[in-house]
Amino acid sequence: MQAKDVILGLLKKKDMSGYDIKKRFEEEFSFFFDSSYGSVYPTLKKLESNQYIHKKTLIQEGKPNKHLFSITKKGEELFECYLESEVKRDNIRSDICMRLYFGEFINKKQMLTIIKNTISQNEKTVHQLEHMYTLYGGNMSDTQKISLEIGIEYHKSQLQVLQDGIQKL
Amino acid sequence: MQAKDVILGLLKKKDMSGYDIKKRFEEEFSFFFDSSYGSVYPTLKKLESNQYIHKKTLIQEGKPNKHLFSITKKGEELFECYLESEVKRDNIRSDICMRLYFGEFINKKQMLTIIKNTISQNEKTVHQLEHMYTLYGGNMSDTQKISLEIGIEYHKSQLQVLQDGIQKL
DNA sequence: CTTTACATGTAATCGGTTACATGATTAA
DNA sequence: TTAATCATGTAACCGATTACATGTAAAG
Repeated sequence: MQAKDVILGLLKKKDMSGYDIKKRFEEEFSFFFDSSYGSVYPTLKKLESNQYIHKKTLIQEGKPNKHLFSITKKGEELFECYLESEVKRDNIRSDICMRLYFGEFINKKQMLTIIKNTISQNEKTVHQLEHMYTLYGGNMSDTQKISLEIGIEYHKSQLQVLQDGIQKL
Repeated sequence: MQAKDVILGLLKKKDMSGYDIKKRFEEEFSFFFDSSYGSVYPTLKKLESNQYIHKKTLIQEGKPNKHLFSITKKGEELFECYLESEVKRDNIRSDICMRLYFGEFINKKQMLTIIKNTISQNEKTVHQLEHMYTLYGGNMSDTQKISLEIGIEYHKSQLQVLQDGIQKL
């Protein structure tokens, strides 16, 4: 799964601009995917130059023109290839787990600070994701809800482990 | 958090070879970090050429010589820099969540197969991690245990959501 | 008056993957 | 006899990040 696959999938649902796409990454996708503008725009450019997507320009005043991209038949075929590929296992890089693993090299006070910060960040994320669930849940498909639930439960479980763990230190 | 940080941390605990390090990534680190040989060996080479680590060669018969690396003072300072850097939030790329999100483009039967496969993979991983916990738990620090618990609970929670979810489809 | 949102993009760099190349030993 | 374990490494490529560059409009 890489940026082009996600972008193609989004465009299959609806025409979007690079800016729109990046916003989606920060919202619905925040749990399982992210990518910067420096990845989104070049990816769109490459997809367009290979006719996987097509660009329409909306002239705007006071703002840069908006480039709306739509998926082509060729693009849908490429997305189909992704869907038929084998499902890769989750790829996780957890800096907090790394700090915990090398905890012996950090003094206890600092460790507690790190854990507490992570806890409050996790709390924020859980609230955000739950908010999304109540807001958009009605318009989401069953499987979309499952993906969101995975995100919520991930952060909740991490929160729980950290809260329990901090007691024992 | 990148390969060089993890490697430095491991070498701070104990002298190791590239092969040993990669094995660690597949065991204790499997939940929160992974990296291929094509990353480990070049990273070691770069660290050595900058005097962050030092190489000793163990002559072996019937096998390639083993290169044991140890961390230098300069290397410990570099690792210290990492430990003082701000903790980054977890970086996750979840292909299964992506499939769920774009579930409307997959037929139901295939979707069920995907979910069931993920469930059984998760079960395997939970068993493995729990096995590690019983085996090495005694020799692990409190914070190391927490990091392992985060991994276990992550996979358990995903498992749970998928099992519940599959009922509703 | 400052920040956030809107909106696009490039250049330099980097970190990492994949595939390749080699080969003995041991366990199933 | 086949697969797994031990053990090292390189070359080509790629996907992505960071920092840069620009600018208006609306909201607080």
